[in-house]
Amino acid sequence: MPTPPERPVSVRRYPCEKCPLRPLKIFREFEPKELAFISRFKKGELAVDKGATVLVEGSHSAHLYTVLTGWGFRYKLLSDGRRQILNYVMPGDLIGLQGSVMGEMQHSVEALSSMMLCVFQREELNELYSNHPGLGYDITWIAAREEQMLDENLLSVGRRSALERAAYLIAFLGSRAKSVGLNGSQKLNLPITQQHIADTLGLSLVHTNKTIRKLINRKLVLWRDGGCEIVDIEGLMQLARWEGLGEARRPLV
Amino acid sequence: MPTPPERPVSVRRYPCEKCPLRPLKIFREFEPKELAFISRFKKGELAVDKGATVLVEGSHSAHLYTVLTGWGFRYKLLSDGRRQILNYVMPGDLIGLQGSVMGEMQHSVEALSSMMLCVFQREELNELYSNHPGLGYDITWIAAREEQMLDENLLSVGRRSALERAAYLIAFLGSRAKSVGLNGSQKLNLPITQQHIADTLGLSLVHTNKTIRKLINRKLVLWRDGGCEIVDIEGLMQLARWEGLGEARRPLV
DNA sequence: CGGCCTTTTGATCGTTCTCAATGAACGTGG
DNA sequence: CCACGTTCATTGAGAACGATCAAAAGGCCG
Repeated sequence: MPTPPERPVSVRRYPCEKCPLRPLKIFREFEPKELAFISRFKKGELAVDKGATVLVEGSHSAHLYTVLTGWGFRYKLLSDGRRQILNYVMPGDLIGLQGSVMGEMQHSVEALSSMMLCVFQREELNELYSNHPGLGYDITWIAAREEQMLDENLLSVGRRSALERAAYLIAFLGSRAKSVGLNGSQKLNLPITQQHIADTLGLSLVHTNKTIRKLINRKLVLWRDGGCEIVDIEGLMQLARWEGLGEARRPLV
Repeated sequence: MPTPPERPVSVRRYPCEKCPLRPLKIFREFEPKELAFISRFKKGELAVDKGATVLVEGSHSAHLYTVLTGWGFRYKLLSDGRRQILNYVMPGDLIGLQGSVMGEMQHSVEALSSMMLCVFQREELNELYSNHPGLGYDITWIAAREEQMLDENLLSVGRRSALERAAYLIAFLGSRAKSVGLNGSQKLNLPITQQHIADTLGLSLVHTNKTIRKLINRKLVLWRDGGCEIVDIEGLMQLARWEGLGEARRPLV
C-alpha cells in the first residue's frame, strides 16, 4: 500500500554540524565552507514509516534525500507485478539523484524500517555545482559507487548459483552496514524478509527459503526475530567468491 | 586474448569542433566556452582493434574515454571464468569514469568492433569541475543514465523469462543504436555473437541459441552475417513489456 | 584443404518454479 | 484472556525451464 510522500517536517533535530554520521571514519572530512553550504542546502528532515513509499517510479520529485537513519530499498516493477529489488539504501546514502538529474524517477524506493531523511532542494543542485565544485565531484563519486554496486549485483544475479547469490547478498549488506556502524556489538542483523531476498536475487520465495536453510545448516547465518543475523561473513564471502567492498573513504552529502 | 591498451595516438582526425557526433539531435548543444574546454581536455585519439581489451578490471587508468566510433562492452568475471556482460558502449558513451573517480576499475571493457576513442586526461577532471560546473553536472547526468540502464538490465536478468530477456536486450541495443544514428537506412545490425547475448542475459549459450530461434520464428529478428538484425522492434518491446528509453537529449563530453 | 569460430540440434540432467498446505509469531478487538 | 486475521517461514510434490553434454554443420580465412 503505497503511502504518498509526506511533506518535509521543518524541525531539525540533526543540524549538519552535529551530524551523527559525519564523524564516522568511512566518510571523508569536509571543508567548513562545504559544510556550511550543505547545512544551507538542507531544507529539513523527513520521517518515514516502515513500509512507506519514499519515491515512486515515474514521479518528478522536487527533492533529493540523504538517509540519516534506517534502511530502505530501490526497486522496479514489471507491468504484471514481478518485482526486482535493485539495491538497498542505508545511512549516508543519497536517494533520488536520478530523478533530480534526469527529471523523472525510473525506480521506486520503500522504507524497510522507519527512516529519517535529510531533505535537499533539487533546484539548488546547480548552485552546488557552481559554487562548490568539490561537492559536485562528490556527487559524481557517489553515482559511480552506486554503479559499481549495481555491476556487482548484476554479476551475481546473472552468473552466480542460488546459494552463491544468497551468500553474496548477505555478505554485501553486512559489509555495508558495518561500514556505517550499524553493527550492534559484533552481530549484524538485517531487517529484511525472505521475500526481499527473493526479489533481490531473482529467485522464487520458496526456493529462496530452501537456499537460506542451506546457509543456516552450514552455520553461516541465523534467522531470527524476523531478520537475518550474520554468523560467518568470511565463509559467506568465500562461498560467493566475493572480494568485498573497497575500503575507500567516501563523501557524505 | 587481452591486449594491453595502446598509448594514445596524437593524430587528431576529429577535432571537437568538427565532431561527427555532436550535431546529432540526441545530444544537447554546448556553449562555445565549454566546447573550447573539451577540445583542450581532449588529449588525442585511440584506435582499438576488434576484440582488444580497452580497460582492465583492477587497473588504475590515467585516462577517460569517449567513444567516437564502434561498439564495445563492459563486463566482470568471476574467479572461475564465468562472465557477465554489464552493458554495451557505443558512440557518445563515456568509458572509464569509475576508474577516474574512484581510483580503480571494477570492470573491464572490450571492443566488439574496431573503435575510435577520444582520450581525456584524468587529472584534468578537477579543472573541469572547477571551471565548468555545467560540464560537471553533465558528467553526473551521464553517470545517472548509466545507472538507469543498469537498473533496467538487472530487472531483466532477475525477473524476465529467457524469451523476454532476449527480446528486451535486442530492443534495448537497437534503440540505443538508432539514437546515435547507427542504423544504415532502416535496418539495425548488431555486431554481437550469441555468446555475448548469453553472457549478458545470464543464460547458457545453448539455451540462448534456442531462445533466439524462437524470436526468429516469430519474425522479430533475423540472424545473418554474424550478427543480429532487427525486424520488428515494436514486437520485441511488447514481448518484453518494455517501455523504451527516455527521449531526453543528453550531454556529450 | 584444414583449422577455427560460431551456430545448430538432440538428449538427458538438475536446478528452480509453481502449487498447495501447514505452522509460528504477532497484534487487535471482543 | 482468547479468537481471529495477518504476515512470514517452512515443507513436499510435481512440473517446467534452463544447464550440460555431445556432436555436427556452416562460414571464413590462411
